[in-house]
Formats: sequence, C-alpha cells, structure tokens
Amino acid sequence: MSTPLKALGDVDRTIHEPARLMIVSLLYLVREADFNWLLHQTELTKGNLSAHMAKLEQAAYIDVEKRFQGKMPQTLYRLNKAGRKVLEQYRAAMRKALDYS
Amino acid sequence: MSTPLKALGDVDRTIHEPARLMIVSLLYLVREADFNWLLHQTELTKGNLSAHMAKLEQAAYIDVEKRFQGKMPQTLYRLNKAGRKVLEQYRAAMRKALDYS
DNA sequence: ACAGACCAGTCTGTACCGCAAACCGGTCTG
DNA sequence: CAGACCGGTTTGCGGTACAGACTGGTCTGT
Repeated sequence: MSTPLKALGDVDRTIHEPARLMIVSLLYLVREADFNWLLHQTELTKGNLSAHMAKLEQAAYIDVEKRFQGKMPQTLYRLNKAGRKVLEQYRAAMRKALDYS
Repeated sequence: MSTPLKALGDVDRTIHEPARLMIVSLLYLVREADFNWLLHQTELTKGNLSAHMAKLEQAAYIDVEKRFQGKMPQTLYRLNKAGRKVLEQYRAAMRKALDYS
C-alpha cells in the first residue's frame, strides 16, 4: 500500500490535464454534449478542444458520434464506462492526496 | 465569478504537475528536507528531482540552502510563504472542482 | 598512495504535449 | 456567385518531463 501522496506518481495524465479534466467532468455531469457546447463551456480554442477530444477518444474514454444536424455537421461526445471509471478513480485519488491538515 | 470547473483553466501548472505536487506537499508537511530524503520519498530519479526542484526555485516557491554536512555537500529545501500560499489555493480550487455529485 | 566504488546533484538528449493560428469542406447571406 | 460564417482538423512552435550520462568530490580497500 502506498501513501496518498505517493499515489500522485501514477495519476492518469490523460485526465489530469486541466482542460481535459474540465471536459470529462462536464461530460460526466451532462451525459452528452456536442463540440460547440463544450467549446463555450470550456472557453478553449477550437483547435485545442479538437486535439483534446482526439486524445480522449484515443484513450477510449469517450464515444464519438458524427452526424448531421439538418445540413450542418455535428459531433456528439459521451463519456463511456471506462471514462466514467477513470474519472471516479482520479477524483478519489486526488481528494485523498489533497486531504491533509 | 467563474464556476469551479472553469477555474481548472487557470490552475498553477507548476504545482499541478504530479511530481511537484508531491514534493510541495511533502515540504508543506515537514517544513524542511534535503535532496536525498525527497529522492526516497518521491521515488523519482535524481535528474528528474533536480529539474523539478530547479523549477520550484525559479517559481520562487521554495528556498534553497546549500551547505556541507561534514564533508559532503547537501541541499536543503524549504517551502516559503509564496509556495505555501499557492499550494493552499491549489488545494482549495481542486477540491471544489472535484466536489460534485 | 592509488584505484575504484560511492555520493550529491547537474546537464544533455529525446520524445511528447498543449496551444493557437492557418486551413478545409461545406453552408448561408446579400 | 462572392464573401462571411460554421464545424471542426491539421500544422508549427515552444515548452516540459524524464532518464541516463556526466561532474566534482569523498570514502574504502589494499
């Protein structure tokens, strides 16, 4: 068993990144969101958001659905089971690590 | 006023880095430590630890004292006022950001 | 006295990463 | 039909974490 502080050594870097932590937390709360909604919530640039979403997809933490809303393309994101689990573990680990006198 | 999640956008990257968060938390708790003690506590490599300490020093979060312990060189680190404050703010921000249903 | 192991760190090279701006295919407006 | 706008992706750049090689010096054994 390792101490809460040492556990920081192996936090999930994919989620630890602030922008992605924000995104993943949002998805955790809303269940589904499109690119633009995330764009406005996070206040990231488009390029930046796109890159982060790609990373989350590659890590297989989110499911991505591309479709057309009328004639305009739209991308939908959902946090999947793996993503939800990783976030919960991350939150627990961080809270423990930050919780001292 | 920004929501706790949005506040993630401007967390202090110097402290957010897991290795450094660990170091700074340790220093917060012990008040003073030398290189080797940190080395063993964190299980980082020497090069890595050295680089992190340099960064913390450059950010002016720690005070560094080089001296000799007998004939061997020894470096002592202490978290200064700025460092303590930044850590406290970071902890508060992270707890808020991670605290939702 | 000298060689080699060890010690406390620092320096260097590499691979990755976050970021914004440029770009792209397509749609809407005048 | 030209130019603004929309939903994203790609590119280029600067910065960063990391491990391993290196440095300057001390200790041990013979």
